Amino acid sequence: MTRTLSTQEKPPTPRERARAQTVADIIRLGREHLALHGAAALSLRAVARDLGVVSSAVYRYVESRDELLTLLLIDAYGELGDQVDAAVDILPEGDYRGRFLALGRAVRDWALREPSSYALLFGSPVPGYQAPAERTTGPGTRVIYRLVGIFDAAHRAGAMAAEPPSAVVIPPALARDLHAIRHELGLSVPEAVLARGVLVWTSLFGAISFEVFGQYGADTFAARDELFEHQLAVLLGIVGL
Amino acid sequence: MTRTLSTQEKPPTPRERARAQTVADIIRLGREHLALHGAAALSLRAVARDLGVVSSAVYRYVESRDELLTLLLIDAYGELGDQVDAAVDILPEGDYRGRFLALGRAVRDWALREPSSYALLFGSPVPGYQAPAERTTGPGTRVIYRLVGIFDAAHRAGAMAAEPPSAVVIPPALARDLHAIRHELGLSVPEAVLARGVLVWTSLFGAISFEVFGQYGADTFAARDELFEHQLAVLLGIVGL
DNA sequence: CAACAAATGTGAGCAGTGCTCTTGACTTGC
DNA sequence: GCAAGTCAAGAGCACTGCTCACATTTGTTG
Repeated sequence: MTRTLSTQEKPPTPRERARAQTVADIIRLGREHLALHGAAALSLRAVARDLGVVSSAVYRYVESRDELLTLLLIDAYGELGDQVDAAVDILPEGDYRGRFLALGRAVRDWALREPSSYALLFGSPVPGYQAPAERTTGPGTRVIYRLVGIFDAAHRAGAMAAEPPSAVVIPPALARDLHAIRHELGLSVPEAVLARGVLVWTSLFGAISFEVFGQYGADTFAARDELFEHQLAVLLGIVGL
Repeated sequence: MTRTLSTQEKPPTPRERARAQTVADIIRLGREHLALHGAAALSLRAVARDLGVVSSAVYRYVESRDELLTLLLIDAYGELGDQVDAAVDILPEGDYRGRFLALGRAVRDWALREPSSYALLFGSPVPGYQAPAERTTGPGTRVIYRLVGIFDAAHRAGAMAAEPPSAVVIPPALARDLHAIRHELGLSVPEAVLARGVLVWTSLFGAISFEVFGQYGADTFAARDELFEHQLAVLLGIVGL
């Protein structure tokens, strides 16, 4: 199966080709505006100007400004996922620590390179905009699935401490959630480790968000690379890897 | 010293009183709009309508929309700081674990109660708006100062592991930053513990941000209170408390 | 090739935004 | 009582998202 865009596998007509090209141009220009001015300032009229067309014309291709935001959201999730996959895949499957570090660095590098896109994905929600779950959950779960995949593989290989250091009791309600996740994803890691994995996940993005969103202040931390590396190292220890 | 609004300590004239009241009303209405529609959708015209006045009139009291945002920012920082202080202060000074847990819960409770204010403080920056550092760094550092204060007091009292479990080497550049922080705040905690404290700080807000910003998905975690408590417990272990 | 229909671009228009400026009214202090 | 200071009003500019009637282009089909 190569493509499942439509029921019939007709080759695209010239019209369809031109239309797809225009939509691609709109997304490209939207990304530029997003990078320059941020998500909440994204203007369909400005995109139309750059496209050399009157503002109402873009509505032929994009339903609304929110629709364009959704397209940019999916685009950004895809790019982040690709970056993470590329960074992880160059390391051998058994190098669990290396793969975790590569994942963390890939996310941070991308976030620092595309702060507006990162803000769109992981920052405050854009007012009046609700991402359609049916179109964004798929691309939006690539990084976390990759992360738990690394943890699970490490656990299966016996490279991970079966019980986390200094065990913390997990209340039943939380255990139920974790059990459901384990079951749904077919994981073998015990729930206590999975819980730590969730903390590592949120902590990773917390550290990156602080840096991208300027919470560290202007000059408190000069050695940000080293700080992040240290944080990754400690997080490795948390999950027992 | 009660107030240092002006150089002379004259009692406020009726004009000044009325003016201060109007500014307070604008902030109050601004907070309502912020809570309802988010920061980027904050409209001075809408506030003016609610105030029963024409839009240009509010410019007599507030320089610009960004100025109003700054006022709301300071207001929110103050409210968060008060909540944290109140939650921490009811516990005895020597209950370091309890104080840490109280701080974390207070931040989370406030964030869930005022998600738009939380987003204004810790989410993506509002496009085109740059918070004036000279007015916001003071209120914005209350929580982290309180947090390191708890850690430092615990260390001074010998209630904290002097060396964190499973030591991670700290590179020189990062050590310099940490040393400067220690010196500036007059802390006694060793740099390795301070570094972990920074991770705990970012991880705490990472966990809260994920919850407030909806990164967990709709129904993956039903037991969010328990999840957060678990995260707090693990974070306690990270810093050796 | 010509004709037709679908797809696409145009420009006006509505309601909203931040912000500025002039004008007139009002309050305060002398 | 009057001048000075203060304030609200309203018009106006440039921008936004979005809709709609109309014109033009374009691909397909008779």
